[in-house]
Amino acid sequence: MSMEKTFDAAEAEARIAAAWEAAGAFRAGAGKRRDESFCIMIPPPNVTGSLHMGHAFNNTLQDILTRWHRMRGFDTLWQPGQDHAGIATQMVVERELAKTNRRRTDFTRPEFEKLVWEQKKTSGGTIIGQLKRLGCSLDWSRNAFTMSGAPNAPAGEEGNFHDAVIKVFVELYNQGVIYRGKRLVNWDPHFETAISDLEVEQVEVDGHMWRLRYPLADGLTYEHPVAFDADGKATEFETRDYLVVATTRPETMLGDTGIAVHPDDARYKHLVGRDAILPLVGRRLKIVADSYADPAKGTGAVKMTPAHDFNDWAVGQRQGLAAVNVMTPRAAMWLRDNPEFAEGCAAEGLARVIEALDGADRYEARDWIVQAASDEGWLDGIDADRHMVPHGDRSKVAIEPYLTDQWFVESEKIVGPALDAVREGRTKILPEQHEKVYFHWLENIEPWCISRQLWWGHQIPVWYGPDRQPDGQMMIPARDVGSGSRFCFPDEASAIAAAREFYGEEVIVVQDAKAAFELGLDRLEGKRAAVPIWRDPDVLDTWFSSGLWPIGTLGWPEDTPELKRYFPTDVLVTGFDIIFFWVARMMMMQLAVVEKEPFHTVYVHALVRDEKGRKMSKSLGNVIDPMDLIEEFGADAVRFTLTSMAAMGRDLKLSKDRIAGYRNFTTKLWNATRFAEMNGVFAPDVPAPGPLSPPATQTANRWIVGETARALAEVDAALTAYRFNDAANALYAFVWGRVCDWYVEFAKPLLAGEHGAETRATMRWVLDQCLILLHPFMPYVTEELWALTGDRAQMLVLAPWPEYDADLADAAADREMGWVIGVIEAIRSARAQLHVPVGLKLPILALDQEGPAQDAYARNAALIRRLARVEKLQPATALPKGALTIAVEGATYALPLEGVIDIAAESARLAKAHEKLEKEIAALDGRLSNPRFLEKAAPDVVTDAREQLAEKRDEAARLTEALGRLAALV
RNA sequence: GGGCGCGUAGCUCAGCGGUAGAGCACUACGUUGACAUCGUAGGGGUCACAAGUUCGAACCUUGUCGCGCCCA
Repeated sequence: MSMEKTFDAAEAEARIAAAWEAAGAFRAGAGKRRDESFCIMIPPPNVTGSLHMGHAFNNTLQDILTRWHRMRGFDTLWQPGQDHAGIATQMVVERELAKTNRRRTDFTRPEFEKLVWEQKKTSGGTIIGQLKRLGCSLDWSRNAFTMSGAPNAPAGEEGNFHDAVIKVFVELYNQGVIYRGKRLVNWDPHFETAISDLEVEQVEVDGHMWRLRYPLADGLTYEHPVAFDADGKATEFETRDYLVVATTRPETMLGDTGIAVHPDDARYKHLVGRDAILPLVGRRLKIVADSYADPAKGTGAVKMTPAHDFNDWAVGQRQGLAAVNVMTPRAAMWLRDNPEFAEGCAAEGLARVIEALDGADRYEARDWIVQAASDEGWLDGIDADRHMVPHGDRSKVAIEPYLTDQWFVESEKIVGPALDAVREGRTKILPEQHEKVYFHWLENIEPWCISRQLWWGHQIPVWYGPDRQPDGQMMIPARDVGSGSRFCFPDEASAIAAAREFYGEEVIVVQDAKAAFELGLDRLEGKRAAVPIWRDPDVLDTWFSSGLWPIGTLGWPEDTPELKRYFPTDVLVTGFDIIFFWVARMMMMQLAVVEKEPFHTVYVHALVRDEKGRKMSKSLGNVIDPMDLIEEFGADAVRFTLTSMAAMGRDLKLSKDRIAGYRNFTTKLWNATRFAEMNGVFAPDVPAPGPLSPPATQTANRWIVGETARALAEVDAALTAYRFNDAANALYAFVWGRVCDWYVEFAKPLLAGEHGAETRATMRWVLDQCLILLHPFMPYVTEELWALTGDRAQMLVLAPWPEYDADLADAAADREMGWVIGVIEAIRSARAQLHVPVGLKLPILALDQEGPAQDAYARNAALIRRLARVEKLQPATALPKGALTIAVEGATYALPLEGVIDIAAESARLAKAHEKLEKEIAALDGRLSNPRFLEKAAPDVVTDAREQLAEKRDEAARLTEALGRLAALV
């Protein structure tokens, strides 16, 4: 065997990944040696998506947990899969179509669905391939999809996720948790669908507040204060025959149906119950008293547009105001053929606004109305106003509060167990501060709008039919699919059967309400007998299906062995941005459906930012593609970087320098192994490492074994607490700082000497442990080295994780090596400061050496000689002329350097060290001479302080002596 | 406006009661047979500010200032 100088990640990664796959190493239960299971569900990425930095981070952490448990022998499953991502995926396909000037509506719904499935086929594998490159050990044989088993799914998309989604909808419908209602929803005019409040982003925009004058009806007036005294009391009034109302959205005024004032507002008391007149169309607006109106804001009078504003809707409900919708689903004005709008309006005004505005875009309508107000004198003024405007998170257009029929989950009914689970600790959210966010949201939960006016998704399993009148006639609603009779069943056949029983007649499924209406006309003429029913065209919110991810991926509602084995799962690793969207809903839904918490721990990680701390975004152009980084530095370096920065609750600022640093770390590990190989450590005569460290007599060997045990304990403790950065940093410090910097150096003299065999065995064992402990973090380089350094029974991915006995740690060896390192560092430091040439080998004299120091030196003389570049130790009684003094615990050594060193410089060096020691001694002494410290501090703290003081005094004394000797020489 | 979090070495961050750490960057020296993707040595911090609790505070409490994020 002859190793290259560095690890070739680009060459090795694909080969190793293929070997893992061929070995079935990621399969559920691979290598299991105990009964406990460990299961993580991947947060399913969008099927058309590609891997971004957040995914890389998220999945690296999951892979570490997964590999760690697998090596520990757990029956491990990391479940992969993708989300069908309703709007996002439909958007991708529609954008594709737009390139050739086609629209979704140029196709039938089944045709369009087929296009989406094709899109899934072409882009669905992208992110899978990327996760594989990152080294993620997901059980790909179980890859799941949130639309698997849907009615029009092509071959190869079998599965039963669809069954799970539909079954849950039907059950919750039957329990009354899901209902249909006419309410204001957030309407996305671009996609022409309702979205949930979570899919709305508030964007601060510079806009205007337009003040409009609405005339009072029936000759009413009121006194408006215009001047005030020092106390703010009105002193002068003017008589007004109009109210001033303010709005940021003048285009909605045509839907105004009232004006609200505060019940205690003296200015307007006499107007409550009377009317104002809506300019342009002359509709009468009822003046109502409602505490929503804030007397201190503007004039205290607020116009009410219940069909186009959430607050106004609530006031309208309380005060009995009509809701008049004046917009189309594309947010254009809808005035013609709108009977609710026309009601109560003057014919002339009506004709004018219909002529000018019907079909106009909302912003054009705004301009026209403001212009009209200005021309006609009812524009009171315009103020600049910075305010929040809700935008669709996908479409980026301003959303409209819009009055439609939608399906809702009455979340309040199922939220209780999800709250209790976290309150009572059955599910833990880490870091803990996120529990507050979780509680706050769930305690104030709103109904969840789950219907979407899309074509891609799980179609709602509800069929509508005519109302049966008492006289036996059928009433078919012409427009509104919401009224009529409903049949909620998992499939069409059951719905037909139920409808047949309900109507007592044959039933036929038609396309939609319109087709049913036409069929109804036929029935009136006695042409056809069958009663028409038609399916709700809407699909379910994507999050409704991904809410069932934990059970759905394991085969529920089938009672599968995997469900029994792995559910409830263990940990969910996810970003904080989907605590509401996904985590809370999974909690609610799993508890509602199978009455178990889906996981015992939720680890919430932070955001990956660019090196300046900015969010990565396409518009800023600062997006780093993790694949580029893997290309440049290797997957191991990228993984280790992310892990070492994964401090809980803190964002990561990613820089390439840092990644390069960890790439160097893989090289370091590689070269330490290469050194070992060159020194016969992996030769056939060296015992293959087992779980126990080989017997060792040399302190250096015993010491590194203890250090290894310590590293294992640190890694285990850190991972148990989800402190990924602590685990990574402990390994970095151990492998580089202990093994490479010291142990390999110590081994150099040992390998050549009489303890060569013992040292080879120890080094072989230690390097093996390094590979094992690093494997969850850096799977590729460790797997490669594992193969290069021995004839292995199995791949590293399935190798057992060590469990050392506590007695591997050797306190005596620890202390001794600490002392040796101290001596070497003191000599090196003194030499460097006095500019002694590095290559010069110096004699070393023991001026004063206590027994333990003498023994320690003797046992490790070869090591010290080599690392400090000194010759054999000679006893001495006097300091020769011109020498360096090395004061350490229990000994004073000298390096004779007559004529080479500057005595003044050496004095200065020793004086500086002495001064520093004196400072520390003063601090320690101060504490120890305080009786209250002795009395109140913990005993071991006091003992520790005493020991430190003694050591420092000893060293200070040696320095004082040395300084005295130097002074005598001058 | 409400909530959460953060201000520690030039930079990025650990540490969260026992008297200050890492990586990177910086300076000097060095190709000694594992590694220059490296080694050795070194410089650098009144731990944002103020008051309090404590034998002892970067750490706990309160307030101030500055900066993020989430929700209105």
